[in-house]
Amino acid sequence: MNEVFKALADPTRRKILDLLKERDLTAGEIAEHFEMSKSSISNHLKILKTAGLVLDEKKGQFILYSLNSTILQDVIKWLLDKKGKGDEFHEKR
Amino acid sequence: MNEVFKALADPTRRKILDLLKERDLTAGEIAEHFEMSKSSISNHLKILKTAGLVLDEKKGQFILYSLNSTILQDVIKWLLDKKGKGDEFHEKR
DNA sequence: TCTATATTTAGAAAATTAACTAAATATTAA
DNA sequence: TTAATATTTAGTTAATTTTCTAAATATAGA
Repeated sequence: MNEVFKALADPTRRKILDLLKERDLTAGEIAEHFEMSKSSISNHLKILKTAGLVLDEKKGQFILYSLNSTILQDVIKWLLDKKGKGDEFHEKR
Repeated sequence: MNEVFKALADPTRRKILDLLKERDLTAGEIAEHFEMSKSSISNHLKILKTAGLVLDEKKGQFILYSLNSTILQDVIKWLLDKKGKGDEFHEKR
């Protein structure tokens, strides 16, 4: 869980999650959204991947990244637990 | 929002939130739970306070800290937004 | 095979963060 | 007012993180 919170602590990485929310993207497409070297973005992607927040899939010469909402849900659970009685939100299905 | 995620990225600070979930505590009581100098804990409390995650109230010679669940809810909202269509969870009241 | 493209890895520099000790501030009680 | 307790602030050091450039790896197409 520590790796997940560390991963979420950087604004570039949170923006990457924002982008992946809309649709799956290759590493290069993600890098196009930032004024930063591709290797820096690659490093951020590695951190997100290690934390389990994104998944990668090789597509020919590209690598396609996607969100892993399972882990996001774990973070939500942690936060809901802190919030107190834990009954202000509940799962729909 | 960046300050909030940064604040959550440290395990000591997350444990402080855990403690405050149970009941309000003075700075000294919080420090007793850690093998770390009081000034280090004081610094962590300042970071949590700046992020809005905790509130402090002067009680005589003590300072009582409490959780601010409003901010936790903001984080939950951010995460729910990332999760996708945003309909897997909803607010109860 | 050769070349171009996509991405990651390695290594180093710069910036940020977390910890400590010592000193400062504020409150209570003698 | 003096002494004791609670907490924070200041200044420093060590560790971690972010970024860069250059080099390495892998794939696709001529």
